[in-house]
Amino acid sequence: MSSPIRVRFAPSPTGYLHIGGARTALFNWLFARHEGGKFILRVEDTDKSRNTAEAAQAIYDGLRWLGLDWDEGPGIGGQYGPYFQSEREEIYQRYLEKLEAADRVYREEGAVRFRFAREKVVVDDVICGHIEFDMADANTNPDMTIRRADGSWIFHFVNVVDDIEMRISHVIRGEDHLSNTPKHVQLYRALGVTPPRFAHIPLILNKDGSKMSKRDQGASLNTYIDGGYLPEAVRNFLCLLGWSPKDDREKLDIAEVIRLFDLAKINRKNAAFDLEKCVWLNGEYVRELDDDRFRKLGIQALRKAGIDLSKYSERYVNAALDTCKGKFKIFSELPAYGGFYFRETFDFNPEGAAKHFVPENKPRLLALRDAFAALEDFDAATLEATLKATAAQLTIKVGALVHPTRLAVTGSNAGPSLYHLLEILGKEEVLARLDRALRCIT
RNA sequence: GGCGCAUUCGUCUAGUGGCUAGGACACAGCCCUCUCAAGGCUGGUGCACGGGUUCGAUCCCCGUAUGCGCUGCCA
Repeated sequence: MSSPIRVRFAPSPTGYLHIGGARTALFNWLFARHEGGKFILRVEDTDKSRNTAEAAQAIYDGLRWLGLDWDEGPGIGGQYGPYFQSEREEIYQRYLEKLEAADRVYREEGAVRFRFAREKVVVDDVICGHIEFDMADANTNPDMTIRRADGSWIFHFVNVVDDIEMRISHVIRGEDHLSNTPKHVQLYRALGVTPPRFAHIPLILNKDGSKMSKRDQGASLNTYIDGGYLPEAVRNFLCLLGWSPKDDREKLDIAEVIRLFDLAKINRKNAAFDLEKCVWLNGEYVRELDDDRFRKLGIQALRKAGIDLSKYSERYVNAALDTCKGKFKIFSELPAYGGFYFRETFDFNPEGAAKHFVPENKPRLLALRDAFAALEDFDAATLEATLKATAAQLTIKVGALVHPTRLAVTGSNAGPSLYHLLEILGKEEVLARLDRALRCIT
């Protein structure tokens, strides 16, 4: 016995998948999964001049990346297809005839217009509650065009027709459509169909409260896909924009979100997208990644940054990556953090060099270099003991030796555990790097 | 302009007709420590404003302001 709950995500393929669209899809998906209903993907490609196949592909890729699988739609099929509006011409034609038969349309300059009933329309929104729209005045609510003079269809009409044909039970969409809803309700009525339930979710804004549009930082899901974010982290973050489990939990397993999800409990307030918090959450997930996946994503990020890993053994790469785990939040930070493992030469951090590559440190580093050179075993424990012993001999603090050494072998003031990184680099390479640094100190 | 929706720390949020209004991110300080990160501790900032209703309002009602949306032969 399957649930009669059917929801859909109906994007127009005009670009990439917008973060707001992704969240709309997510909420639809969560509702369907919570209710045991169906989640349908429908492509609203009525505007031929603006729609592209690449854009449609970007939508599929984005949804799949987020783990939002659809039960009916492109690539899947289903008994209510086709799932592209461009292929549903006859259906729209048929519905237009129904409106004509009911004497609810007329032509004007070649376009087809739908005549509104001049009355009050009530929308009982699952999220926004009871709202009344007075459509009595034709001046403020002029009749709406449903088909252009060139024969192409307007969104309002095909959207409603498809929702009817596809047996959509709940229309969950962005709040920007709230004001369009009474128009849609009028279409349902004119077609003799009971409207579905509506649920308008708040919009996503920029951090400063302005509307997030195409150009804004973080507006495209690609920012996260390409930027080294984990899909489960981004998805988790999106869940928390307008919805919450009502306790203090933030890092939530998707199964738990599905279990708790309740449409009626979605906030009515627009939410600003806080990229920093998204990064933080991502870091929480990265820290808990299993080694295999961490290494795989790490290698991917390094390659993407143009680092050639082919000359390093798998063992070396894995060991190097393992010292970076838990140290960064998004994978795009990795090349800067651990790239030194895979570069023979690099610049020294200027502030660090000014501070640590001073004349008095030259003999100290030299002493350490010689101590290292004399070592048989080049493991972290021995290196630590050796460095500490050297510091004691020189009657300086351990830090006074650690910092210049780190700078010398990594070029940076911050990085993985020094002793472990030295072990992985190996004696020969460490000595070479120390020598190179020593030459830079006058 | 008209219509609609909204308003709890900078941001995401919890919350109730009577609480020191809670948590998280970010920020600051301290601890830990080979750096960074993590972790621990501490700190500051919030119920938009004005009227009501009420013994008492952040919470209920009405205004105002502000923000957002719709007002297309865009979606």
